Amino acid sequence: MSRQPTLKTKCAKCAMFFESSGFCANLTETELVDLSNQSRTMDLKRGETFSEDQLRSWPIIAITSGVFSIQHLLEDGRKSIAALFMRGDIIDMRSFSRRNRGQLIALSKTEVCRLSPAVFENIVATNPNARHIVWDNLRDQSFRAQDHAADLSKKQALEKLASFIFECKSRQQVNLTPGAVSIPIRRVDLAEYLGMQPETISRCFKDLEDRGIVEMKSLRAVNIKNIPVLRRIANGDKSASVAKTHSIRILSVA
Amino acid sequence: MSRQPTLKTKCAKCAMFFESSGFCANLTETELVDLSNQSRTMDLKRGETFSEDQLRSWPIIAITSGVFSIQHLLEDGRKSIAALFMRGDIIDMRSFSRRNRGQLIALSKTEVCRLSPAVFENIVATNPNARHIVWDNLRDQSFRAQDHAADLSKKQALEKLASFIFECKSRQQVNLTPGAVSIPIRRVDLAEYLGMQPETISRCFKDLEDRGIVEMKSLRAVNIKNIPVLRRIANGDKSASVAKTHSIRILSVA
DNA sequence: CGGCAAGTTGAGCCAGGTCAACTCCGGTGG
DNA sequence: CCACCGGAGTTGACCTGGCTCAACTTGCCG
Repeated sequence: MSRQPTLKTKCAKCAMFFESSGFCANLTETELVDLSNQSRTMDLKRGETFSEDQLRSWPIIAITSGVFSIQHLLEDGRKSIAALFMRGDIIDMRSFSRRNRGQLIALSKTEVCRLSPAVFENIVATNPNARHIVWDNLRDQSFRAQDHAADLSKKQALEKLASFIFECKSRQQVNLTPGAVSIPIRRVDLAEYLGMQPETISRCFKDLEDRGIVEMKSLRAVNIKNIPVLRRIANGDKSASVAKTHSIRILSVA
Repeated sequence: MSRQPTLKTKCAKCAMFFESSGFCANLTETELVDLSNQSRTMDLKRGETFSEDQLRSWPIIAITSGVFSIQHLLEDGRKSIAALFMRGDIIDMRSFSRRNRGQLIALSKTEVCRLSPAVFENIVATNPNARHIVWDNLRDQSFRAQDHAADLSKKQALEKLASFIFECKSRQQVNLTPGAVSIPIRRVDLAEYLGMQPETISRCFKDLEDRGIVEMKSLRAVNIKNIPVLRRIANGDKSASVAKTHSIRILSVA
C-alpha cells in the first residue's frame, strides 16, 4: 500500500511515508495531517542526546534514518549500549520516569520524528492497522532485547560478533549482493553493545577475515563469504569456531 | 478499584482478578465473562514447556503465579535464560514464528491463563484502560530486557548478582521487613539468567554474606542488611565492591 | 597535507570458567 | 520415624579467554 505524496504535509517528503509496513503509511489523510501538524522532526548528530525535559514533553520518537541507542552508565564510567533503534522503530518513553534507565543517544547522524502523544494515542485507539504496526514494533523491540541478552549471557566474543553481523543483515532492507552487510556504528559503540573491548572486536573481525569467512570492504562494510559457517559460529557451534589453523594446515598439506 | 467476586466465572477465584493494576481487574463484566469462557487456565510444573503447536493456537499467556522464562539454546548445549516473567506479565507470542527465539519454560510451579487471541484483540481495541495496562506491561518487558542486557554486557559477577537481588525485590509486592527478598528460582537457572556458572553465583553470595551485606535465610530467601552498599555494588561502584578485607582491617586496628 | 580521533597490534595478567570432590537437603519407602 | 537416595548447591585447584595498557597505524576532515 505505498502511496503517492498527494499531501501537503512535511510527511510527503519523508522517506518513512512510502514504507508500506511503516506506521505513517497506514494513516488516513486526516490522521496524517493531524499528526504532522502536531509533531516535530529533528536531526541529530552522532553523540547528541535528548534532555530529560525534552523526553518528558516528547516521549514518543519515531526513527526515520540513522542509528539511535539507549546507553547505560555505571558509577565508574563503564558504559553499555542496551539497545539499538533504527528506521521504523518507534520509541515510547512514556513510563521512563520509573527508573534511571540510561539515556537515548544518537550513534550516527539520525533523523527522528517526535510524535505528539495525544495524536498518537488517538490514532492507536481508533486505527487498527496503525495499532498493530506499533504493537508489532514494540513486541519486536522486546524480542530483540531478549535475544541480545541471550547473546550476551552465554556467547563468546567471536559468536557475539557473528550474531551481530546477522542482526545488522536482517535489519537492513534486502540488498543486491547477498552477503553484503553494512555495520552502521563505530567499533567503540559496537564494543559497548556487545559487552566487549574495541580491541577484542578488532581481533575477532581479523580472525573471521583470516579464515576467509568474511571480507572487510571498509570499516563500515563487510561481505560475508561463507554464510553457513558464520551462521554456525553465531549459533554457538564450537566445531565451526575452533577449527581454524587446522583446516588451513590440511589444505596446505594436500 | 479492587472488586467483589460477584461473577460466576472461574476468574472470581483467580488471584489476578483482585489486583487493581492487572488486566483482568479492568474489564467490564461482559468482557470478563467472554474472556473467561474462551480462555484456558493451566498449571505447569518446573521444567514444563509449551509445544510449538500450543503456542500457535494460544499465543497469549498471562502469568498468574510462579516464574516463567524464555530459554535460548546454543548448538553445543549452552543454555541461557533471556527473560523472566512473573505474576501479571502478559506474554504475546503472536509474531513468534519469525525466528526460533528460544522456548517458553516454567522455572517453578506456575499458573497461567491462556487468553483467547480474538477476545483479547477485541478488548484491546475497545477498552482503553485494558489497552494501557497491556501496553505498559509490554513496554516494561522491553525495558526490563534492555536493562538486563546492559547488566550482562559490562557488569562483573558480583555486580550482576546485586542487580538481580534488586530486580527480585522490585518485582515482588512490598513486604513487611524492608530488606527481605525472595529468590524465586534455582541457582542453576539464576546462573543461566545472569550468564555465569552456578559455582560463581555461589561464591558471590558467599562473598556478600561474609561482608555482612546480605544474610541468607535459606536458598530461596535473602535479607539485605546493607541496602545502600548493595545498591552501590549493583551500580558498578568499584569502591564498594573491592574494599572488603580493607575495611575489616581498619576496624580491627582501631 | 597535517592533525587528531578511531582502530589495530602485541604482551602480560586476572576474573571467572572448568573439573572434580564434597556436603546439604527434601522427598520416599520400609 | 529414620535411613536412604538423588538432585542441588558448595568448595577448592587449576586454567584460559578476553581485558588492560601501551605503542603503533589508519582514516577522516578541515
